[in-house]
Amino acid sequence: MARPREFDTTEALNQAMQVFWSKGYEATSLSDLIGAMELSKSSFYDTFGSKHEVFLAAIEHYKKTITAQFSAVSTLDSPACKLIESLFERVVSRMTEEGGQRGCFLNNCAVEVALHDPTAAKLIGGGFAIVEDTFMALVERGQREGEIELDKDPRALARYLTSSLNGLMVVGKANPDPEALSDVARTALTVLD
Amino acid sequence: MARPREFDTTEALNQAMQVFWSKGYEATSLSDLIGAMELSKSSFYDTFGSKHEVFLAAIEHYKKTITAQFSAVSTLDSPACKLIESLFERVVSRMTEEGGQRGCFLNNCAVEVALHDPTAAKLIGGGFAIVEDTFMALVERGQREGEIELDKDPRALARYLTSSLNGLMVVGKANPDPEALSDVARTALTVLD
DNA sequence: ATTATTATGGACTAATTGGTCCAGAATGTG
DNA sequence: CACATTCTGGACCAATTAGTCCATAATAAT
Repeated sequence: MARPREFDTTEALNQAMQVFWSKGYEATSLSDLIGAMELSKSSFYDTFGSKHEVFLAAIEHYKKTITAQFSAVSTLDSPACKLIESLFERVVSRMTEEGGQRGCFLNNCAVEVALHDPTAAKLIGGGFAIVEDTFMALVERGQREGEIELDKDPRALARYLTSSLNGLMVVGKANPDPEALSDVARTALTVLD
Repeated sequence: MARPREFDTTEALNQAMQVFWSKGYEATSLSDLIGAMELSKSSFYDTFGSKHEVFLAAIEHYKKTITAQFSAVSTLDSPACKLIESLFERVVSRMTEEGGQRGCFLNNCAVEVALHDPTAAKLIGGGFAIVEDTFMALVERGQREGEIELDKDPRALARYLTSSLNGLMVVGKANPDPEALSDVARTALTVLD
């Protein structure tokens, strides 16, 4: 019965991440996982150890994907401010489109498990740091480009932008209204002027 | 055996809310609930129907408590801007103090269940609306008091403030650092100037 | 004191949870 | 072909899940 398998660990991890992302940690069952990862229960435990370990690995995996995405965005040669704006616009449109309400995996994890899972909390904190660092680099670039005043603290701005993006996703979950979210994004970005 | 009980439904609901708030919906078991509510399994199902119904009732209960809190704040005769500031400060200090990382119940619910529980999502949306309306009233008052420019849209500002507060709580969960959160709050409030 | 109401503990489901284990089947290598 | 390795299905586990049911016990009303 067992058909030959060329097994791709990171792809399996990616699938696991998708499930955790959509359903949350607690609501994800083992059957959900092995179904999505397309492996047997035995292989699951052999290669990954436990549900919790896969969860942690999924967070790490997510961090890799956003790192890649962000570095792709950062290398574009549009003005930094435009890039920041487009990041916010992207979140607004994703949150309002059909089936886009999953939000951000890190955000979901922070809210659901950070309080009771210190190990996960650390990974999540590291993820937010990636976002923050990306924003900070963009802010500093914006300052060099003369679009952001030099007396503003890049670190504080980066922290603020990270937080704003997360707020956007939380309220978007309860009420994915384009107008409301645009109001938020537009207002949030006025601090850059 | 059955000792006399003068049963307080809203107090039981309050206890249920506390558990859901701390543990989340999925991670809360029936034993958790009947333990906190101090009633028997039979009475639980007799009076409340199901875990899910109690959950919805707990959200409603939470909405009542924040309504009360907000109306208390709003009636203070400090300048509106100061009141908004103090709301943010309160969140920052609560998120950074020992055991204060539960965040906001609505926020937690929005992230954990809104996507898969439309009924809850509606209640949560209503909760955010309460917050938003409070902020809008404060903004308009700030405009009458001359502290907020009249050309600013109170609705947009209110939406923005609601979202900001939620963002603050999400990043605070992963990294409850007073400095970082103060940076966020301070920066967020500059839009009022 | 008798009745009606209310609440209770605990027995009982049926399903599902995360997790272990192993005999056997498929595979790659000699 | 034979061997070692890898993977798998499925049996099995103990614990827990949400939820039902009922005989009994405590109370309140008459």
